Amino acid sequence: MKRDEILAAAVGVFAQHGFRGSTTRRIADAAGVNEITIFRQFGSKEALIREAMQHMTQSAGLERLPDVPVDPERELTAWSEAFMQHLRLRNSIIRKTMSELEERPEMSECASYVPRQASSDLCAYLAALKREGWVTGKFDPKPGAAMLMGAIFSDAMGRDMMPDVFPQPQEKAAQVYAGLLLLALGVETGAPRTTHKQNKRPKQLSA
Amino acid sequence: MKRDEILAAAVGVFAQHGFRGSTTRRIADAAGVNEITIFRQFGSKEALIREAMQHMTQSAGLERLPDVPVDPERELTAWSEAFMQHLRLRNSIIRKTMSELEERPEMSECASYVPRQASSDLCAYLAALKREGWVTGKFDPKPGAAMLMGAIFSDAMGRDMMPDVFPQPQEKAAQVYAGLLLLALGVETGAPRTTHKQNKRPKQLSA
DNA sequence: TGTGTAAGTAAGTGACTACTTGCATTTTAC
DNA sequence: GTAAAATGCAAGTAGTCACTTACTTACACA
Repeated sequence: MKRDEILAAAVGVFAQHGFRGSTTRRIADAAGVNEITIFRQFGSKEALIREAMQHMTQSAGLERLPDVPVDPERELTAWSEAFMQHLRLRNSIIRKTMSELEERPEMSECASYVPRQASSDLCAYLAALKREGWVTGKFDPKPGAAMLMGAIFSDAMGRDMMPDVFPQPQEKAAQVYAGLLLLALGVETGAPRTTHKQNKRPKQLSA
Repeated sequence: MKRDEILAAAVGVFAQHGFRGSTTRRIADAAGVNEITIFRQFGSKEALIREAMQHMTQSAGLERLPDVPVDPERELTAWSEAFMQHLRLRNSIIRKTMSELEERPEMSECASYVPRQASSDLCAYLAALKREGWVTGKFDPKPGAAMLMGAIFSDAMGRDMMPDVFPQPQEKAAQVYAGLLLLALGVETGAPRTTHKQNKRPKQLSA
């Protein structure tokens, strides 16, 4: 069964050319398959693309943040790096999907699944940071999460286009963004910038 | 001369449908013009789209930040709001352009003009903040600028799609992002979250 | 040996695409 | 008022698109 090869090819061609540019001929060639096989297997180009996108989304798998923060800088940096790499590896297809969303709203669920999950995970972590006494003062996790995710997303989408407006080197960018957020929240980092340690330590060191 | 009407129509149709979806017939209909007039005026669809994009880019006009910071929170908030509104008003066409950039690299200059200018302006402002003594400790303006711009960009692009992952209300979002950056840099805001006023005041209050 | 299934080949359909040609009509400039 | 420029109309060209029909090949399994 060439189904899976066709699905994989469809994802690749869509990432390169978008919906309108993903001709059935191109997909068939990329899959090493006769064009007709596509129609026999999927019925129509639209159905194929839809199934290909869902297939891709489901095989995602995102790094999770711990329920109880132990080392915020390390944990948030690791998560940010993983999230950024996830986005960077898929930046072509993400750009295409975002661009076609107005014309094909049925892709909306596919498109928003990963960022939604990442957002709620990050929000929960920031809330835990507060709950466990890492951050003083009142603060709302959502803007912080939006800020970090926004920075990571923009970096992953825009660095190819304008490498000079993003922090160098690329490998340190996620860490830098995470560090700035922690600074904004007043969480002590490994290399503290302020000299007054005012944070309560967490109630428990191991979860 | 219907040139300008055709250019405006081309921008609108491109924003809705992208390059491949911008058929000459659609543009002609949107402009209230015979399809042939397009070819007589611009020669080809490609030339028309190119000229339309340049025409749009040149008529931009971005809010500038002051050379010498006086009221960082107010100034940065105003700039962030203006930048966000600029992006939000154009989010369809930005999405399309980013998506087509790999297939049509000649649009690259058009696409990166505004963000490049915004980035260098913001970097200069953050450097001035440091120079004028608003922010203590060593810090690099570029990551901060990338973080704020990234948050604003992502908000402007993604809020339609997933309103619930961004801070509410929409009107306060830019202010919130600007505030978080100032917090990260350790610049005192109007409603200070930390109790110790450690910043040197600026050398001059009026520029 | 026979049957069902997945795949291929060849040819074609109707709709749409960018773009052209020839000629008539309107608008603008002086 | 008239010439020139801009625009419109009708028709058509060559190419591409998604998708179809009719028939053939390869192979698994019973």
